Amino acid sequence: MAEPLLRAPKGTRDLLHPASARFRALGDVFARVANGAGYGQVILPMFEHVEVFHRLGEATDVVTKEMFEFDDRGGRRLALRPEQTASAVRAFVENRPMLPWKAWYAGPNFRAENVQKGRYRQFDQVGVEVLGLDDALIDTEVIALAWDFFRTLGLRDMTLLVNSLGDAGDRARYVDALREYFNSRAAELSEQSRETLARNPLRVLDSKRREDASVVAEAPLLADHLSEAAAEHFARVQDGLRAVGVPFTVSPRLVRGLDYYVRTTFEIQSSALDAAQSAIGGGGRYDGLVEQLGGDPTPGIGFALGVERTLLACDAEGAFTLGETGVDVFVVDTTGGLEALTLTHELRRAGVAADRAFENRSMKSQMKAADRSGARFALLVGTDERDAGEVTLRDLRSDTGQLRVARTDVLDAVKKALA
RNA sequence: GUGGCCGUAGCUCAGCUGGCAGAGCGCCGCGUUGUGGUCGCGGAUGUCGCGGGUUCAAAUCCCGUCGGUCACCCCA
Repeated sequence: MAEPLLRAPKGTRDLLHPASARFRALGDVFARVANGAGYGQVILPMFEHVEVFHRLGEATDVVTKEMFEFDDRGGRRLALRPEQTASAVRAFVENRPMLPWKAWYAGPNFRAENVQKGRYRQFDQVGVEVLGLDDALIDTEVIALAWDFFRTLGLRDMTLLVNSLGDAGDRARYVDALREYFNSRAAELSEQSRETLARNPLRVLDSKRREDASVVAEAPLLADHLSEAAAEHFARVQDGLRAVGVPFTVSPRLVRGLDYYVRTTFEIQSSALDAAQSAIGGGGRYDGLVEQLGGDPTPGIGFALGVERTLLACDAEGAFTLGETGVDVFVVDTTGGLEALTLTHELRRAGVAADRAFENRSMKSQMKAADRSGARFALLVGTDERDAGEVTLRDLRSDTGQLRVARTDVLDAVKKALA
C-alpha cells in the first residue's frame, strides 16, 4: 500500500459517514435529554490559561503530564482543555449566571497520553454541571440523568458505582489515615504504588496491580471517616436513587483521579466493554472548586461521559444503530445531465433531499448509484420522457412499480409519494 | 516513558519450513442497445510500511527504523 504522506496525529482520528452521523446523533440525544431536564448549553473555549487547569490538582496526572501546553504570541501560557469542568467553573465565576446554574456541554478535550482502546488524545465528552445547590437530591438527579441517557441509547450492561469522599475535613483526615496505613505496609506495595503513595495516598486505592491487592483490600475505609453531615448527605443520595429506580453499588474504594472531588463521587462502567477502560462516565461533587477559581463559595456537582467509550459500549451491545440516512429522491438522467441538474435543484428548493449522478453514465450505472444512495425513489429522465415532457417516478424500496408524471407535476407527485 | 502483538489490493485478511503476489467483500463493465437491489461472466487496482543485510533468488530469514494496536500508569 502506498503509505499516506500525512496521517492524523497519534490519538486522533477521522470520522467519516456514517460513523460521523452516529457521533452527531449521540450528541443530539444528549442535548435533548439535558434540555429536557432544564439544563442550558454552555459552549466553552477549547483552550484556557493553564492556571485554570492547575486548580484540578497539582499532583494529578492530567495536569502534570497530560496537558498540551503552548505560548501565544503575547507570551501567555495556554493549554488545550483536558476536561471541561474547570472551564465551566471559570465561566461561571466570570459570567455570574443566576443560581442554580444548570449547564450542559459537549465537545472535544485533549490529553497528551499514550493511546489504547477507549483512550484517545482528542476525545469527546458530554456532561453537565450544577452550581449553587447543596441538596443531596441534585446529586441524585445528576447521577440519574447520566444513567437515563445511557439507557436511552439502549445500553443495558452497566454498573453504577457510588461513593462519598466526605467533606473537605473528612477527606483530609482519611488521607492521613491512609498514608499512615500504606506507609506501615510499604514494603508489600509495588514500586509504582510507593511512588503514588508519596504524591497522593488516595490513588493507591486505584491500583489494579495484583501485588497490591491484599494491602489495598485491608486499607481503612472512607465510610469510617465520614462526618455525620457527610454520611447523612450520602444516605439521602442513595435514598433518591432508590426512589427513581436507578440501581447502584456502593464502592468504598472509588476515588477517581481529579483532586477536586468531595462528598459524592460516582462512575458508570460498561461490562460489555472488553477493554481495560470500562468507565464510560463519571463525576461527583466539587464544592471547593468555585472558590479556588476566585468565586464566592458555591457548591457544585457534575459528570462527564466519554463519547468514544460510550459508542464502543454501544457497539458491544449492538445498541444505538442508525437506520438508513439516504436522500429522498435520486434523479437519473440519460439525456445529458441538464434535466437532472434542474430537477434536483427544484426538489431541494422545495425541501426534498435529492441527489443525482454525474458524467452522463449509463442508465444501469445511474440506477446502481440511486440504489446505493439509499433514496426511496428514483426519478428517471430518458429521451422518451424528455420528448413527452414527463418524468418516471420509480419506487426503489418496494415492488409497486413506476409511473409517468408530467414534468410540471413532479413536485406534487414526489411529495405525495413521500407522504 | 516501558512492554507484547501487527504492517500484503479501497476494506478484512491468507500466503511466512525462501522459488511467478492471492481470496472474500467492495469497485468498474457486460449479460438486459431504457431500469437498481438477486444471479452469472469478465475486468482494474499492489513501493508486500521504509532502509539495509544474507542469498542464485526475500512478502517470507536477520538488523534497524517508522507507523498501528493492545497493555501498564491514569483517566472519559
